[in-house]
Amino acid sequence: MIDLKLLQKDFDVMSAKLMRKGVDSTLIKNLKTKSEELKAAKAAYETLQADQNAMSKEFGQLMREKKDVTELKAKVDVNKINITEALELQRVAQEALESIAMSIPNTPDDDVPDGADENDNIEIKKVLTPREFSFAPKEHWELAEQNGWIDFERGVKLATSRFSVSFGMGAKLERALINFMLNFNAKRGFEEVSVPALVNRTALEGTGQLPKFEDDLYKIDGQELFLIPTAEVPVTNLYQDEILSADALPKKMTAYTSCFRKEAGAAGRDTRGMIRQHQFHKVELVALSKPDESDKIFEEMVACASDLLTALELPHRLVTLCTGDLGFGAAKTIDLEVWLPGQATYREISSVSNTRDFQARRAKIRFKDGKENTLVHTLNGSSLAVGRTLVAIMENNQQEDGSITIPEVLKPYLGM
RNA sequence: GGAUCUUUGGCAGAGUUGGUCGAAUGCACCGGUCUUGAAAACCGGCGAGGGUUAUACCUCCCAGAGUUCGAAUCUCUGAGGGUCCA
Repeated sequence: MIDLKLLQKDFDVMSAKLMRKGVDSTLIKNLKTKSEELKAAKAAYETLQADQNAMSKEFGQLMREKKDVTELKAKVDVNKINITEALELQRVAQEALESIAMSIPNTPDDDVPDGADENDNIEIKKVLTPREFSFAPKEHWELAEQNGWIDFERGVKLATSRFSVSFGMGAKLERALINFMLNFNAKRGFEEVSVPALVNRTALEGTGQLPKFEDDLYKIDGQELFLIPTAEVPVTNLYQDEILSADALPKKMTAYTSCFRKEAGAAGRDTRGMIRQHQFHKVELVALSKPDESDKIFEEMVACASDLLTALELPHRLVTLCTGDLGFGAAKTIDLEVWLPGQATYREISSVSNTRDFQARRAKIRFKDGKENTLVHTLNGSSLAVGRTLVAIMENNQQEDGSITIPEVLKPYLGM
């Protein structure tokens, strides 16, 4: 949720920022109008309510003195009707405002490059040089099948398309990667947490998946529960509607969960292999920080994910997302893209975002800033998507005969 | 599944013959006095959101609906927790 007070105060600045992210200017104008209308409706209601309270007090006084109240009661009855009307007006204004406000994305940071889509993202740097192959490298699904690591057909049999099953070393590697990542993150000061894979509507509204992206979520029939699309949701909402003490910050957490996405808009994309699955494993980084620390934490999180890839000997690059590619809640995002020799391209494997106070405002996560209660900044980043990491290991570490070498750092986790 | 009780501020815990209650008290916390310093003691402050230059004022005592001039207090529904029965 954007800061509506700020919108009223610095309308031109705010709307310029929102327009960089492609928000329609009339919508922004409308938001401001609605916000002012609500304020007026509230003021009107509160005045009437104050009268009502005063008269009720007087009423009690008269009763105690055993005086006549019929005249006062008549006055109060009239006022009551007005209150009902005023309250209804306020409710309507409130609803109108919320339906717009909840669908407005976060404002991008000033240093985020302008752009329409992923083609306008800007590369920051490359890490590690892709290896030279003396043969034509295969794509991961071929390797996965040849080694018997991943079975795509049986995943479809059990569920539907975009589900897969891992066997043997494939399954072990997943487990090894999860443990390796969690331990790696712990050394960087991220506390491990284990959270529910189902969350309620409030949690999803807190982090911004709802109300706008309900179609992308799996919902449990008959209950207001959803399968999490990312651990960001339960972990960030851990402190929803709380006021933290200043010395509890920054809160740095890491969690492993399965993630579930309908991939509603992704028909025809990455249909082969395990780049885009309905269910996948992910280790996530989440941080809550004071506003003036969030840039620093952001860098730490990017470094953490990048160093993880380096430790796994995987060539990758860092990319700043342009305004057009930026997610709904993000003020700034850096993607990490891993080199896939089979496709001869870099593919997203991690995404680190600073949402500033956008999520915190929705989720009401504050901290005691001296005497004031101030919204925290929330940050999240994958570290990493496990399936895609496995894909990267297969493609980068393949030998001519199709066998795959295991990264040194993982061997202890495999009993090797 | 049936019966019954319960749900208050960071925690504990008053307040339920409806009348001003955002709510006693204790602990915790913050500031001060005292002390070389700390502890103790004493003094003061101390829920949240909105609103205001600042007051005023409005809202919130699990959630929602209702009764009433007025509800933390009464009624109904739902959710969480406890106890008993099956």
